[in-house]
Amino acid sequence: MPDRLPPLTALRAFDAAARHMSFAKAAEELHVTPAALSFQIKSLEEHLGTQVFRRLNRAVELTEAGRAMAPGMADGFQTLAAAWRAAERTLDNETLTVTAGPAFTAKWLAPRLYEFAQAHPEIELRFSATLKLVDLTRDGIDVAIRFGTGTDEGVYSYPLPADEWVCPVMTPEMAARFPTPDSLRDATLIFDDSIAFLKPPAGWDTWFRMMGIDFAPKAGPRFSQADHAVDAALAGVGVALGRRSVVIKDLDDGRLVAPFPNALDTGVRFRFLCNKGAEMRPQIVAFRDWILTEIEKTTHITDRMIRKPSSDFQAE
Amino acid sequence: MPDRLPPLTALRAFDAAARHMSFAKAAEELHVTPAALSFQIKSLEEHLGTQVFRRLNRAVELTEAGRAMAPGMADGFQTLAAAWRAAERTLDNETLTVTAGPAFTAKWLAPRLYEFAQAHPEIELRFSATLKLVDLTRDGIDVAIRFGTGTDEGVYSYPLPADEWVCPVMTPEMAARFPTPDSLRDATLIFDDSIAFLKPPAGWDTWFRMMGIDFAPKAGPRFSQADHAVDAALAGVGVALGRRSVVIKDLDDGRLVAPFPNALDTGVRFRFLCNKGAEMRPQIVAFRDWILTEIEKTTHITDRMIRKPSSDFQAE
DNA sequence: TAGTCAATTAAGTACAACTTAAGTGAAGGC
DNA sequence: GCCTTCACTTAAGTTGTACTTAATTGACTA
Repeated sequence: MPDRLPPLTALRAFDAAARHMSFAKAAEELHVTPAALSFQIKSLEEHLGTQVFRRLNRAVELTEAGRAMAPGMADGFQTLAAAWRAAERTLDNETLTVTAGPAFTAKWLAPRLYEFAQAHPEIELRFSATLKLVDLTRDGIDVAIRFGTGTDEGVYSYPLPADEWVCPVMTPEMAARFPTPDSLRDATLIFDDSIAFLKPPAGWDTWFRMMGIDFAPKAGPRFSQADHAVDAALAGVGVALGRRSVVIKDLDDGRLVAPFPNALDTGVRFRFLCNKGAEMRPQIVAFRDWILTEIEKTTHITDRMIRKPSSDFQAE
Repeated sequence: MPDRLPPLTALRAFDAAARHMSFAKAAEELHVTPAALSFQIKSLEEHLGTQVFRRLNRAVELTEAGRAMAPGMADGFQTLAAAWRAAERTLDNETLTVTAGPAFTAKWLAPRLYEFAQAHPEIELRFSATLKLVDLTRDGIDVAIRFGTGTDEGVYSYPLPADEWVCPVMTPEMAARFPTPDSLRDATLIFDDSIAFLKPPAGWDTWFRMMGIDFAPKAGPRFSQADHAVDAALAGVGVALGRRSVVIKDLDDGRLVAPFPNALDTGVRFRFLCNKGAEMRPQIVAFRDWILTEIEKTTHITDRMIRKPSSDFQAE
């Protein structure tokens, strides 16, 4: 199909020249002489039948035709370069780039990093803590840990065997002051917007409704990221409604306690995502198996929880 | 920056081979011999340091490295080809590709096409009736007529001087049967979901509220496209709440009438969009000027309307 | 007016990319 | 079991693109 394309080297020369708005700089980037670059542009212009650069005194500027193709050329070559890097990455079995949300990165991955490094000293882990991600290949990501229901088409998707419940968590000192669920009416409640925006929502309102307590708290510190809410609870500010993935490590270590075993199951799960065909790469297998092992280590905490779906306790 | 890229011809050979999953077919596409293509792939594999195709009996299949880069290569070359076509289009001052929504295309553009062709016989108009559009360059579009507030970054955007009001329209026969706004309680009302989904909504409820009539109609034929609702009204089915752009031609020609001059101004406008720098291309100038002239021709209809913002009549 | 900078042109060269032609190995028909 | 066919590979040789150096233009600048 792409038959009518002019010589690709000419396109690359144009791309570089358009990005730098200078033939000399473009020639430098491509490691050729300005003369060679001048020829390439000329050849491109002959193919197109019109000029793509207007030559000024000591500068160049794009013509309309040049402006029309410059963004697409830049985009196209970037895409090719990303694809090439993706191929190169498949040869590298010693690094693994993982992306996850800020909360999961801070509270689940980071505290366990040392253990992974010990188990797999040959693998260098890199992190990219962001929720925005459109394309694994394009962004140079090997593995993404994602929440909820994204579009999994074309990627390998493995749901992690861990239901993401939420339940009240606090420091042991705080737990002594609030012995019953009902006593939480008098506690400082910490709000985590990241769970309030779930569908169905699983916030304090829902939790109290499950407990049969007529209480709809409003006031209290609010955080947009789950890990910040938990950090506040760790600091003794109050009681947070903690998501399993975010609090499980602190519960395991005893820094936080969950005195009331009633938990709301949010119904969403984390999924382990990687490019199709990459799921058998050694470091990706190692990383997935390690995550599964780590989840397994904390099942004793989850098992004593009484979990009920948050969808059962929605205000009508 | 893109310095480490292997020879581009090798990448193009790989792209063709990966798309066809056959060296022979790829060679045919690129008009070279299979031998040449084989060399290109081999060269690519030497650059990468590993195979990208696994050679089977009488077929080839992608290796993991090949799978990793194939989608990106296909995407990248498509983008380059689109950019090149965009540059070629700037040379063509005899065709003009326009996209607009289905309703605007059917009820505004199409009935006036003959006039444009007469005024500009040298310009060949092409249409693409769709609401989905992400990239003018990529989709080969010169001009887009768009509704509401899209992201206009990087494109030339000209708001059309025509406020998009809605008011009840019907055939003249129907108008004789329903002489007052209040009598519309007994009429068959046609619902157009495309205006009901505006923010703020401008449906029958809102119109009756503006008229001070306590009536919230529910039953009646529903259409998802504005032009279908108007077609129903034209067929004598009932009374439609017609958008200016969709009904103005039929009002002008007398096929429809708007007996009640009270119109809801939706607050949104159509915008005329084209790539930056393309706004001075002759056929784009001609098209824009023609649209403005056509709008001017129907101002006498709009001027006798009593227009009030739909936002003033929202249920609280 | 000379000096500098950026792009162009001219002339020549080298190597990438292509050709034809022969070769390999496996599937499939008979 | 043998021969044909098909798809890719390899070898050897040719072509032409893409590059080089070196000289030229043309305009801003000191």
